[in-house]
Amino acid sequence: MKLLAITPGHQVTMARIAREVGLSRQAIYLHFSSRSQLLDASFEHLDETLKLNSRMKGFRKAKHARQRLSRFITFWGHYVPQIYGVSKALMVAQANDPAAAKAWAVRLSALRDGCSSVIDGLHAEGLLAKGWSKTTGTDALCAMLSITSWEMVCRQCGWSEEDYIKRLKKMAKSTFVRS
Amino acid sequence: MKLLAITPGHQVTMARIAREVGLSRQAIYLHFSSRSQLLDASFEHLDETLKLNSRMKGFRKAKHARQRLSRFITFWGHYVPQIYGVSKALMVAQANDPAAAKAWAVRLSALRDGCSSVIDGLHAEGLLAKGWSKTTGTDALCAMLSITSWEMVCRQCGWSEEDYIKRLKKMAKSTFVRS
DNA sequence: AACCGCCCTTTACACTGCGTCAATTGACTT
DNA sequence: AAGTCAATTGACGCAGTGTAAAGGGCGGTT
Repeated sequence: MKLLAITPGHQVTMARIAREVGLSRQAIYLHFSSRSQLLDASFEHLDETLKLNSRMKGFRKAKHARQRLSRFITFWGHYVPQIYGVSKALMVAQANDPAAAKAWAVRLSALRDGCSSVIDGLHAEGLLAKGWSKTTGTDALCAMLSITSWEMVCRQCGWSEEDYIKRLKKMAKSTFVRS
Repeated sequence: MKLLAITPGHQVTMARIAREVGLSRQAIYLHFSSRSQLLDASFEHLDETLKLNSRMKGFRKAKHARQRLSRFITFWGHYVPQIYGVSKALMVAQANDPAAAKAWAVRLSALRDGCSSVIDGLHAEGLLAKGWSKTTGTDALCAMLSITSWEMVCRQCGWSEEDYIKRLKKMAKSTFVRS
């Protein structure tokens, strides 16, 4: 994860990981059955050390849908930078490796759950903007919050964490909350 | 391109291309110096056969910024599905290969040009929504229209071409056009 | 003290994919 | 007849993943 934080993506090979950790390459395979599995396990471990579940509670407790939307994006904006390295590696690996694709799909569906909880809430309170259904709204919010989009604005365009949170809230509100 | 249309991404190897085209793998290297260069050339060729430039004219001629936004998204929504195969391959290759990364960056900056032309127009007419500058607005519109987002909603969520165009117009308008 | 299991090591190999090289063929041109 | 050009075959080097075999320390058990 240390390596992935510096150079996210494909450059982090099994050999480099082994060297970094002071073991032989083969020793890594005694602990992880494959590179994808290692990435997956790293992700899980990261979620644990970041106390993902307890951080999600604040968002789930929100009373109003608008508050839930806001809190979800705040959470997400702080979360993504921390998982970005591993996430990116998994995302790239996914193109070749079915196992990585599956692990990635699980992550995506977790994001989708968050999005649909927000959109469903808006819908229940009659606040979902015209033209969106629960499904299509969730689709669109997912796309808005995708890691790739985050990467583009934060890593390539130079938005700060706070910029991202502020602007994505604005985007999401103006798009999904009935005015 | 035929192969890439069916299975976008990394699965299209030089060997498969050669087999498909009825040549030896080595013959391909007599025409293209590397895989990235082949992908880049395919992209360029695709743009030519799709008459990219003439299709862009309609958008550039738009009189009002709102019309320009609308036409740009219409164009984009019809364009992406056609370039998706090659695009995806370039996107994936980009992670490993600096040459592919450069070709990809060129494509991205073309998208950015379109976006900034739209956002600058809105700004000039005083129609850019509060909270967005020319730069940050362009950043955000780029992210909204990114191929990855398109992939998510159209390939994974099942939006049709028309759905995409309609909904992205809605998103972009509500986000960037002052109400 | 001898033994066992555990973790790890070294070395080697198979496989895939990219890119390169050399020698050769076959057709068309001059 | 010579030359040129596209393409072929077959081999190689390289990086990266994953597998396999044989052996070395080391701590704990009997």
